[in-house]
Amino acid sequence: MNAPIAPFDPAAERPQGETLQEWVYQQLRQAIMVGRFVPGRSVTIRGVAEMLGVSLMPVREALRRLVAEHALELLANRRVSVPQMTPPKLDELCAARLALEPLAAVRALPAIDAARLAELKRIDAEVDAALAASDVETYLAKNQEFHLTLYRAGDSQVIIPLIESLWLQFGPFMRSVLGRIGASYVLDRHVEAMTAIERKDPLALRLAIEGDIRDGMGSLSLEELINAHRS
Amino acid sequence: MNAPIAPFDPAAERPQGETLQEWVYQQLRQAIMVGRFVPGRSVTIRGVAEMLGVSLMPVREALRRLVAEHALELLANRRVSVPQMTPPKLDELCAARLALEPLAAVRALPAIDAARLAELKRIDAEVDAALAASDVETYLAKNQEFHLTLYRAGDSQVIIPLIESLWLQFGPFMRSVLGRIGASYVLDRHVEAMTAIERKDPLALRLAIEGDIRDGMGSLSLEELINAHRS
DNA sequence: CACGATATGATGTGATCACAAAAATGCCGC
DNA sequence: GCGGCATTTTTGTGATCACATCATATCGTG
Repeated sequence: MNAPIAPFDPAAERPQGETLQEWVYQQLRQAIMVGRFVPGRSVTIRGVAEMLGVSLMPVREALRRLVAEHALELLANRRVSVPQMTPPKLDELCAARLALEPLAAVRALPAIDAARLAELKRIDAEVDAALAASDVETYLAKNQEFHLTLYRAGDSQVIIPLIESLWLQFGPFMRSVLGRIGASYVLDRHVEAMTAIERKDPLALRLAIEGDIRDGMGSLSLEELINAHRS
Repeated sequence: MNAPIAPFDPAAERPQGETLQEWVYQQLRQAIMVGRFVPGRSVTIRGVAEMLGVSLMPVREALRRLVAEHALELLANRRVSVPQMTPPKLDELCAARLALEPLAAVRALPAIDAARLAELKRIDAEVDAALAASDVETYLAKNQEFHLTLYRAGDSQVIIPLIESLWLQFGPFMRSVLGRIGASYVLDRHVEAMTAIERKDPLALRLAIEGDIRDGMGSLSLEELINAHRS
């Protein structure tokens, strides 16, 4: 009756030295980020444990961690499920991203040397390639990698985790929307950001990141509205 | 050799219907917030379980949740310990608070009616009373209650948890500093915030909250500098 | 006396089990 | 045929145990 799709990579090898729980956490996290869990459906400990071939213990802790990071939600029934996106929540996520990500970018700016800039350019090329190939999944992965590589340059111990929590929340929604409308209309402001970095211009970098977020989230909000009208 | 102090309330009753793990979480959270764990010392599962009179299971999950919320940190040894405050971390916490809390306040502003304003005034009076009595612990609790009551008015599902994570990180440090220098020099801008609320003036509210954060964190940074010079 | 190897204890991780509550299922009466 | 109730199954929570690993203490040797 259950199991409409297999949410996990079948060829997922576990690096040794890593705890089993950490591996389960990473598997679940990735599955959530690419939207392999349908919102509203409850995720059971035993179900995940069986699918991954592990015991209940690591799954329990991984699920609880994801709940603490707001990637999953804990219902009053004590069941965990994939949270559904709502317009006010999307609005909040947008506002929070606009508050934190430009801040992280500007704080990281002084720490970006030539090597890091080259890495950013390499990742951005992969983003463009994924867009050209209409490969939604790698586009999302590489886009996230671009942002987080930029922010991580200034080694923030506080702000980065907050941003990661935000991406974990809106990631699956973005994935599902892009999966429907395609990645054709997606434009980013990564080159704008990189020229700002080259000029060491904090304000321009801030504006580029703000624009990038606004563009992306704006199209999502639009899609959300369209979807609301259809139903 | 261990157990210099008892970190928990001896008279802590557990409300029924609540899971044991949730109770342990609350106990640990409160103990951390009032600085009853010394930073750098490792918190062991069995130790906490013994002190609270529960088995290992609920403690494991509570600790893991607190680690996910960055109230505790997970060392490479797989031991959890109370993180120590560092100047760059404090700087980041200040920046993140300045980015998120005024945003939350302004977003909550339209939802603050007369009843909520009265509640804020009541809490602020308790803050002042605690300050007058030099009662650091209740001052911190009531100050936090004031801020969170304000922010929670607009029912943010996203931003509030981020702010709570921040308070959980700098709370114990603030506690330890105020415990040393006393609460005599503490001034807040709560009345400024409340007049801004009465006037429905978003900009004034933003400035009041920013000022409140800056004043508080500024004195902490100063103390941090003094402390660094001493050692 | 200092340094290092070994042994002992402590600790985290993972597995299995027992139990209570909730959900799903089936059944009977209307 | 359908709704309400009892039974069965599923599920989360908590407890206990086994094992590998790490820290500490102890002891031997240079």
